[in-house]
This record gives sequence, C-alpha cells and structure tokens, in this order.
Amino acid sequence: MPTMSDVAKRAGVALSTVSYAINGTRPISDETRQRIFAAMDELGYRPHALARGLASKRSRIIALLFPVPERGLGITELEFVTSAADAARENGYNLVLWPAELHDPEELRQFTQQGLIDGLIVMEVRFNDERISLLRELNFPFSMIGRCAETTGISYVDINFEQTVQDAVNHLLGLGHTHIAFLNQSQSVFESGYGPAVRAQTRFEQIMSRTGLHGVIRFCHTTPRAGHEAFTSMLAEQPDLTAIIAMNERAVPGIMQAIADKGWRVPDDFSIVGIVSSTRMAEMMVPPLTTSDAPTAELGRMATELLIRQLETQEQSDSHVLLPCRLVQRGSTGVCTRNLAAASR
Amino acid sequence: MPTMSDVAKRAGVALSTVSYAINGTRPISDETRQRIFAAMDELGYRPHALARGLASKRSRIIALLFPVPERGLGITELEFVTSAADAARENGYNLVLWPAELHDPEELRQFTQQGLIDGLIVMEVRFNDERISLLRELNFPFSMIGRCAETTGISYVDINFEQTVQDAVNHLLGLGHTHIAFLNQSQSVFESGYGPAVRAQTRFEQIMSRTGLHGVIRFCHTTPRAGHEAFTSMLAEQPDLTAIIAMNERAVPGIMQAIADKGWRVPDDFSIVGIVSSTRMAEMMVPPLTTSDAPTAELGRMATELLIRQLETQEQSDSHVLLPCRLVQRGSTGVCTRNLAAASR
DNA sequence: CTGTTAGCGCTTTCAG
DNA sequence: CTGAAAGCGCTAACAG
Repeated sequence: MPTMSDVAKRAGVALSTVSYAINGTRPISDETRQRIFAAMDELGYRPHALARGLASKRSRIIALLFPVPERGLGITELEFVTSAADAARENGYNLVLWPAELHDPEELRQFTQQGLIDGLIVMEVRFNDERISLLRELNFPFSMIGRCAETTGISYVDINFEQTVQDAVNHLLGLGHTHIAFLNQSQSVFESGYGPAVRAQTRFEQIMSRTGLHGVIRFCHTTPRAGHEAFTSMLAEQPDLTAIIAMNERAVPGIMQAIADKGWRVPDDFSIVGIVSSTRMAEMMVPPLTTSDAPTAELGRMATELLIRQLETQEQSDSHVLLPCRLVQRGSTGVCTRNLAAASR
Repeated sequence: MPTMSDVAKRAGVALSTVSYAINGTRPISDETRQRIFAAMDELGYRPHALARGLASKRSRIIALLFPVPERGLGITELEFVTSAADAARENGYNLVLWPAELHDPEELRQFTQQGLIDGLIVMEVRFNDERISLLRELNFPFSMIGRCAETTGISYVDINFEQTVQDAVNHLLGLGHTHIAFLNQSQSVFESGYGPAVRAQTRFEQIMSRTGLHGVIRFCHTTPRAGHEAFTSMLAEQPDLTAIIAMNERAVPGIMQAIADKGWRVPDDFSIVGIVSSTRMAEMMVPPLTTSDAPTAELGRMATELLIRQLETQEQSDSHVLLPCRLVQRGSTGVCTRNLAAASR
C-alpha cells in the first residue's frame, strides 16, 4: 500500500505538497497538481483514513446511536439507518452503528471519548433524555431524530405529529365519521415521555375538546392480541364508534380481527387509519390500510446532514425541522354508513 | 482529554508500560498494574481509537456491505444489521454500514484500501458475485451472509433452504395436501443467481419429480398485485391446488385477496405457508400466516463472529454454517378439506 | 506557490 | 519485569 511519501517522491515534490493538493488546503500550481495526481493514479494511492484522522483530529466518522426500543424494531428504524448511511457517505463520512442501551450514559461517555467519532445522531429521543443531557454537558456534537423538551442549541428533525393527527381526523370527518377512537402505543412508552405517543395523543385530546368530536383513547401494547382487546373495550365504552386512528401498526391486525369477529367489514362498517406508518406495512394487510406514512428516509437524511453541517462549520446551529406524514387512502377507510343510515331514517 | 503519557507520568512509569498494561501484551507486576489503572481512573483516561489503530494497523472496525436489494429492504435486513452491530460491539469492534451499489467493484476496492476497515461482511451474495472475486483477489478478510458458487477458503453462514422447503412441503403433506404451488421471487432475481431463489426452487422441483407431488411454480414480483396475478394463473394451470408455499412475503396479501375473491377461506379452503419469513410479518396478516422464520439474528451474529475470529487468528478459516428456518404453525394452514371430501365420496 | 518539520496518541521492537 | 525510542501515515504550523 503506497503512502503519501511514495507519491511525493514519484511526483518530485515535498510530502506536504501532496497533502495540500489532496485537501485543497492551499493553492497549488496546476502543473504540479497534475504531476501529483498522475503519481497517485500510477501508484494506486489511497489516503489512509486513520492517519488522516489522527493528524487532523477529525475522523469523518459519525455514529447513529441505535437503541433497541421497547416495542421492537421496524421498517421505520431500518430506513433511518439506511438513509443516514447514504447521506453520510455522500458527504464523505462513514456511519457507524452503535446499538446502545438507553439507560447507560456511562457507556455513551466512553464511546464519545474514544476519539473515533466526530458526532452523533440520536434517535428515539424522549422528553427528558439523559443521553441528551450528557452529550450537552460533554459539549459533544450531535443531532436528533425526534426531540426532547429543551431543544435550544440542538438541531433536530421530527415528524409533525400534530398535523398528522389532524389530517387523519379530517380525513375521517370528511367521510362522515363522528365517533372516532385513538389507539396509542403502550402506557409505559407514553409515560417515558416518548414524543410520538405524547404529542399525537395530546393533539387528539385537543381536537376532542375543541370540536366536540366523540372520541375514545386507549394505550395498547404492540401486538395483535392487545389490539383486539383494546378495540373491544373501546367499543364497549362507546358503541357508536365507526372509525379508529391507530398509531400502532402491529396492533392493527388484532383490530381487524375484532371487527371481523363482530361480523363487520372494513371499510363498509368500520374505518381504520394507521398513522406514522409505512406503505410497506400498509400493503401487508387485507384490505390495504389507509395510512399516513412517516417520511423516514428524509428524517434520517436530514438529521445526518444537519450534523455534518454542524461539524463542518464548527458552529452550534440549531435547525428545527418538522416534516409531515403523507396520508394515503387505501382500502381501509370509507364513508360512514351507519350515520348515513341514521340520516335517512 | 488525557493521553497515555499523562497516565504514565501520574503512575510514575514509562509510557510503554501503560500500553502493555492496557493490552496485556506482556507481563506486568501486580503492583505497577494497580498504580497504572488507578491513574487511568483518576484521569478518566480513554485510549484513542485512531491512534491505536494507526500504530497497530488494526482499526477494530468492520463493515457491513449493505446493498439495496431489488426487492427492497425488509425486517430481515434490519435484523442482520442490528445483530451484526451487537455482535461486533460485544467483541470490541465497531460496525460501519456501507451502503454499496452491487455493481461498482471499484468503489469497493477504494473503500477497503483506506485502512479504515479490518474486514467486511458481505450480504445478499449471488452465485457469481464480482464483489467476492474482488475481495478474494485483494486478499481482504471477509465473511458472507449467504454464499456464492465457489466457497473454498471463505467463511459463511446461510439458511438451509433445502431443508426449509422440505419442511414446508412435509407440513402440507401431513395435512393432506397433494397439489401444492411454489411462489418464488422475481425471475430477474432468480436469474441473477440469488441463492435463496435458486436453491429453494431447485429443491421444490426435486421433490416434485421424486415424489410425484403435483406442483406448480411461478416467479413473482414482490407486490400484492403480482401475488394476486400469479395465484390466479397458477390455479388456472392446476385447478386442484389446495396449498401454496410462498418465498415472497410481500406477495402474500395478494394471494389472500385472490383466495377471498374466489369465495374461499384460509385455511379451510386453501392453505398458505410463507418460507424464509418472519414472525413480525406473519402476525401482520389475518389470519396470521404459518411461516418458517429465518434465523436472521443468528445469521448476522455468526457472520460477524466468523469474521472477527478470522481477524484475530489471522488464519483463513473457512467455516460453512447452514442454519434451519423454524416452521411455526399459525392460522393459515389446515387440513385439506377438498381431499377429505373426495375421499368420503 | 513550495519545502521542512514537529507532532497526533499509540504500539512495538530493542535493550536492560 | 520495565524503559527508551522509532515509527504508523498524515496534517498544519512555520519558513521561505
């Protein structure tokens, strides 16, 4: 493996000149630059990443702090990872994956102090997240997918949950539904201050109180069985329900089953919309689920780019970006026939 | 950030002694080791990864070559990534994700020659894979999830597709099915020499010819619509079909729909088993799909460990590991009522 | 515009 | 069992 000094010799210049030519750190005459690049080509020279990093104090490696969330990993997480890796690479960075326990800040401290990583992308952020406090305290560069309570001085991208819920409600209202259920994730996730669970539910509550919408809310574990139970219990509380908004993909098959058990059909007798979901999942169901798809690839990409910009400019940029989910009507929502029947009576 | 020389000074020893104490590379008296570790603690010393890597010529970083397969990314891929990252970390390695176009060996060459990576895990391997040829030629350490045609001297883990198909067939035979369809992935994937598509289908063909099983085989794109069409066309060819084996998760909803369209019910009138699938996906369907689940986490973990072992021992180990899928009966397979009816006539 | 040189923080001979 | 010192391959002053 040839080194920079080999290149320098072959091009008949000083080693540092080669370095400057490569990095563009200072002007080089066209003529010598030609010679240098020719020499590099002939030798098949590749700069040594570690040596460069050691000398420049910048590894051009960033890490994605990758928790194993309570509810298990899904397509969403995958797309964060791949889009972040893509974005990193396009900007000349490498992305390392760091699967971390959420509750071990000490490990995080050690990791950041190895000198391996220039910056960090944190995902699955909670309102009060000790990882964030630690990183702030260490003054270590990072960006977030999601957000915590106090975000001054931190860059993040997140989903606009308020709008997402509003869009789903509007979609159902437009179809004539007036009694709508909201199925959240589990209570423990909610109580841990997980942003999506908190923000979406809060907005749904606001809509209920502001518009007089008849709603029912439930927490629900991310299993079909839990979905089945939650649905049954909601219907017992509010028998006039004709639609449900579920921010809980994995509970949906249970809901569908429960609807079928009652002898109802989707969407004729009951409508379902999944929010913060994905086309991939929506299409696995029969009928295909109407969902608002999370812009996962954009989130991963933007979080990466925000971080890299921060690293390159050396400044504490705090960009706050909220992206909407896109509602796609598929086969699981339709006009509310029960209200139509009532109206025609 | 304290350095090794700070630690040495504080402990009153030579810098090299600290290094030996940390790496255990040579015997250190208990007494001085104590002093050194104490000094490290007091200073909060962390070895600098880049410096260590540069000096030792081993970065302790490995990469996962991460293609974006034609059929899109799924849960399976996610679990490769996370389990590989976990396994790497447990062994003191970092895992970088390298999203690579399959068809650009030049990029791969550059990447491996940066000195950043000690070794590589390659996934989505095809029978004749130019990435593999290149790595071999470069003599660069790697392991595979999956396998190519010529595997001498290479370590890999893969699924035992032959057994997986056999198990699925046996399951259906045991339920009385004798006319069974096999739904593969797309023809182009098959023709590119993608192992799962080739091996599974080959085995199914063998079973057909050896046992006189009545079978039909189809390629199918990974969409519900394609599944619907393929099913319809298979049934036209062989109207006595009562069961289908699908190695194509995403086509299954289309199959289910097609079955429903005929007025049939799953599993009473028709059985479906998904192979090389996942519990996660199986549970998204109604009824939940009987599947043989791919041991994705084990595959990712073992590929990582095989690679690391190779790196540590410096020897060309060629372990070949084949893991079975585990068949889990859920709601989509049942006894063949049509044959029962025929028998009772 | 180009050369010289002192490190970056660690590993690893070579000596003792 | 411990020290001293020579790099690993590169960047970035400092000098011209």
